[in-house]
Amino acid sequence: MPRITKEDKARNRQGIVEAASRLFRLRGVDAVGIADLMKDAGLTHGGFYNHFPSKEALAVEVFNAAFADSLDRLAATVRRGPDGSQSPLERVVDRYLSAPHRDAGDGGCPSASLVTDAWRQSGHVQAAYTKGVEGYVTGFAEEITREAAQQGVNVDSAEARARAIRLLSELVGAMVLARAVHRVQPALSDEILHSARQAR
Amino acid sequence: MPRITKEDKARNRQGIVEAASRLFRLRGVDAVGIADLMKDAGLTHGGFYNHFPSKEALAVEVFNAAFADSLDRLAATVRRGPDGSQSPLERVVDRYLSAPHRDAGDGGCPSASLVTDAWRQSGHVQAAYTKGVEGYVTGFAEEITREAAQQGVNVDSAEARARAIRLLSELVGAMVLARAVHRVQPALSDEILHSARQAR
DNA sequence: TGTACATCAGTGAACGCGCGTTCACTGATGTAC
DNA sequence: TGTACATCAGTGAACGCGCGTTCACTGATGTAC
Repeated sequence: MPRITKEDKARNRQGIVEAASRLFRLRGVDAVGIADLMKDAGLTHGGFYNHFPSKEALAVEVFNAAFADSLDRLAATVRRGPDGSQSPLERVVDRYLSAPHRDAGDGGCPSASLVTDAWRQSGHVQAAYTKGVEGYVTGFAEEITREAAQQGVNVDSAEARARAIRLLSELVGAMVLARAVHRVQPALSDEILHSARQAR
Repeated sequence: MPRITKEDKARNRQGIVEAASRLFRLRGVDAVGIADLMKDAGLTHGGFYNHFPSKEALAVEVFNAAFADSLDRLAATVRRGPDGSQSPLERVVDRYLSAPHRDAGDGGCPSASLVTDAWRQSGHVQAAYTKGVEGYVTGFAEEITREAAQQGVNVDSAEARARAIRLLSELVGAMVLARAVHRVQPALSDEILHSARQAR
């Protein structure tokens, strides 16, 4: 059957990244084997090394891609502007702290899904994660400044950044806790999301 | 050399739990082997099964013990009452969001260190984690109510509980993020802890 | 455009390794008398 | 209190298994003429 066209090769590579993007978030980087990944992408596992020099290199690419996607979606939400009574940031928070986001363990915000993978993976993976977090912080800070300005309030950049960091911490903290207790006490999990939303 | 006295056996068992308590928090449950554990406890790895039926059973015991210790320390801090200008809760938050707590990856708050292990371990381990989180929430809620009352403010129990959940989310979120970015961008890590402290 | 050949993506078996768990063995402790 | 024997914690080798990675092989694609 092989050899395959260049387009097919590119498609296969993309399929591996997408499978990894889902499975790494769902089960953690270490708990997903190359064989699992390749099977999920519809290939046999020996072929992995035609696309990536190592599992670690894939993890770096997946982390970068996941944050890039996620920040693109954030930017798109912001670009749409206010919607009814909700500012873009309010919409982001509401969607973030929702049951569907909590339950979509394979597709949600990488700051939350990949946080402890970042703790324990190599420096290159940590660097990708950190870059992503920095992207979230600056994205939130810009929008905080913009929305305050629209209400005639001036927020200096240090304050906006501090608020952005706090917002991200609250979102990530509520999400990781809500996920950790969800199977055993779904009511407590809902309560965590609800209480965090109340604060905003 | 064997057989050993009952006291020695109990001491050995305790040593295994303590080693696991440190190593699980530091590197994650899955990343720590029985051999690592037993070596750390000064024993050979075959003997593990004289003490525990499985690694999972040890994990459950470690989760329970870690939360029990942690909640005891919380209770002790609360019992000491106000210290200068700081209420007990203010002291807890300050100590939680400190560089030493962030850097003590092997001994800190299990809500943060063990959160994604809880995601991905068995139901029994998740149950132990959830019980611990519930303990933190009720502990915080009681102290929130008490400190408000001392200032003549009445906080109803639902509100106290919501605030307790929010506080725990903020602490855990700031800590997991601060740890994840620490190696790559120590300044950002400090900024996260500092911004979260500001909010209080 | 057609032909001849080199390339290389996919396959699936195999590699070494470390994991959780099991086991036969040892010999000091615990216990029954 | 002494003695005889059963118990069982510790030892370290071994088990099967799944991991990340390597490899020889295949044959359609890509390319040089």
